[in-house]
Amino acid sequence: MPPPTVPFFLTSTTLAAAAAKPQRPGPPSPPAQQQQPREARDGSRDACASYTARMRLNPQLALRLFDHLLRSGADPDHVAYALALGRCARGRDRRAAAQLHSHAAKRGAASHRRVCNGLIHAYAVCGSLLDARKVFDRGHEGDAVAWNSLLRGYAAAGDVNALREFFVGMQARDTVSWNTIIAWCVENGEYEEAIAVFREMLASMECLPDRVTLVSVISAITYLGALAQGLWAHAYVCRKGIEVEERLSSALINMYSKCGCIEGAVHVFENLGAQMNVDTWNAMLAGFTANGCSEKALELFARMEITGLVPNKITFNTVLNACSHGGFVEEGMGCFERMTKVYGIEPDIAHYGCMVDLFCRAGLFDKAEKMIQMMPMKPDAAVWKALVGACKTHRNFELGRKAGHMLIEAAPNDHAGYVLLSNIYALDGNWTGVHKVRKLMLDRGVQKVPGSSSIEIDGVIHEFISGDKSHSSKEDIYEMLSEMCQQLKVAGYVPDTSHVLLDIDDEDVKESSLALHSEKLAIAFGLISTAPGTPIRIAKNLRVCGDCHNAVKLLSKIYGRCIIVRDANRFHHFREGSCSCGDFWTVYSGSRESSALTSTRWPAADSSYPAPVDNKL
DNA sequence: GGAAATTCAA
Repeated sequence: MPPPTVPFFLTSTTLAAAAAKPQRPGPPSPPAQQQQPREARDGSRDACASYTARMRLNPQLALRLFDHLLRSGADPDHVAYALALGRCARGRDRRAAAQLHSHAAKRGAASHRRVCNGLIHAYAVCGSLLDARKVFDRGHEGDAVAWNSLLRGYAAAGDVNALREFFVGMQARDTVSWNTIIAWCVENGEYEEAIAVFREMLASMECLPDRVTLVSVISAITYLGALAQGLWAHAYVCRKGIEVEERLSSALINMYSKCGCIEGAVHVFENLGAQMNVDTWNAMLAGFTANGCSEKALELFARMEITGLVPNKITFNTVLNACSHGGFVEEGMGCFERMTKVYGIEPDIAHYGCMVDLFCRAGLFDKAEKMIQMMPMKPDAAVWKALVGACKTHRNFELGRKAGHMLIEAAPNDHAGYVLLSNIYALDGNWTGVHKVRKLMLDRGVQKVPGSSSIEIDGVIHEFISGDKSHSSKEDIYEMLSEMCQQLKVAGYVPDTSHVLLDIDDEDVKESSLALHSEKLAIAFGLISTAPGTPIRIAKNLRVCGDCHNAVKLLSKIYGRCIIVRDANRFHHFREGSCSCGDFWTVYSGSRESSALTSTRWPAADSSYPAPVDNKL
């Protein structure tokens, strides 16, 4: 292909001057280097080597160093081009890549294998798939890097069919090729597909998975909440001796945390040794927070500070979140201050959001409003959502209405705002308000996401929506469900129909719609499909409603099961009639002691931690 | 021999 005609690179003078060097006549004369005296050639090579060494050490400065290299009068070699192109790829700088292409072509370097690979990669990640393809087509067939770089381009372009076709037609697929596909699946929410591709990878025997493969696969498993598969993946890592460096350990900690198995996360974390960085600590902090172990999170944060590790924005985001979920108002305020004063971290909108949430949950609406006023930026939907949610809990209808309207203005396409606002009106008995909000939602074409819950049985994910009758075992499930309802009534459970915020008077209809919530169906299926005493793990796409929360607490006691529900925000560990969240999200009790979480709730690091088992994926 | 692929947050 003809190289792009951009005449200069970075500073316009350097490339133009370099290209116009008198000792560089056009083809068919031999390359200029061969005409230089030997000493000059050696000097240029040394200078170039010194620059490429610096480019390797400071990849961020690669383009600038390349520029300096040209200014010094030395000739860039293929390594210098490749390193500069690598920087273009990372910075998604297509223009600079095209300039380098043009420059290399003039110097006769554009056909070098490494330069070609650099060009393909840079063009591919910058979205110039056609340019990447052109370089590829006239380049080195069979070079794995070239194939993988182009594959990456197809993945970035998002055309699944083209991606699949290219992948299938690849001459030699290696670990990177498979990793690219698996990562693409995860990025695009195709988690089951990611695991299926991983299985194919193993079956193909073409190459071995590495730690990058496992990070992606474990991430897919995390999204699915599939603990059994997570245990398998962890066992695979151990068995194959795959190095558990910072990223893989974060992924594992995250997997165990998000599968509701905090003991597993702690086990991984405590056995890491030197392979730890801020991200690992953040993952563990987030794990404690999501599982309702706020005190543990704060203890860990204190430990982190003692070890001398410097916390970052994410650390504080997580810690503030822990404070807010645990009702630690004082501690949260202290952390917020330390973040700015000790660590010099400028709070971003997320941190302000956490603080508003912290005050709101504690019912300190004055402080929350003050925080909103002092924010240097415009409050976003999350801030309003925290305020509206708390107003609903604390039945502060006036403020709730105002904040609710702000929320639907800040996020007009999110159904959550409309639902929350209509809930506020409904709790206030203002049905006119409810209808107005519903009409607004309808007029704007905003759809409510249907609630769904899933449960993994023997490695298979079963998903239920409210009132679902599509499952093959539906008779057994509904029989179990009616038994559950009877047992609940015996235990003194009264359906809390205030959670059915429909303008209907018939309590029976309200009751039956509650009884068919997706999590109850999933629990019914879990009870008939697992051995007595086995924990039941449910993943739900929305938040658990207050009625289900009450019902599941009782069910955990009636059936002697630990029921772990992952909802859109956090985990609920139901055990013997109570929940690890301490009902905090529904009714804030105000005092730390009354939180259902005690430090003895979780077993020590490895006492009840299930050792990785080599079951089939 | 290098490059390519990756986690944590309301």
